[in-house]
Amino acid sequence: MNMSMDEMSIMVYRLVSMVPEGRVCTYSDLARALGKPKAYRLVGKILNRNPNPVVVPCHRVVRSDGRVGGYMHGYEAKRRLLEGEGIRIDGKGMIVDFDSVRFRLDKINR
DNA sequence: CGATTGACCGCTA
DNA sequence: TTAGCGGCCAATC
Repeated sequence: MNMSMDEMSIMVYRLVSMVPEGRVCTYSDLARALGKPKAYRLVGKILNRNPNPVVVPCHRVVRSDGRVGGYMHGYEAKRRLLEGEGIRIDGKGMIVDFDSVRFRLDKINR
């Protein structure tokens, strides 16, 4: 299935806004949820255009290796936001207890 | 048209 | 255990 950025964007924003406070999901998870498991780089590109920061918590999207990853307003901002939600991050940018704070999108339908 | 580009991923050495 | 590299997708140059 061919999808435009606009279509993908809608879905990505929808999915991201379902991630609860204090939890995270990965770029790869989002790509999978789109039905395009290998489009994880596009997901980053979409989030970079930052939709509506208030409604869409882009900072809760992290890398699949457990590191924090990039952010439009810089790594520091992202780290503070996550820590403010109770997520702990070590000196190497690794999320502590990554597996337990990870929110599984595949548990959602629609 | 072909080449390059992103808030990345996973496999090799 | 960490570093490097090729690859994937749609847009943009």
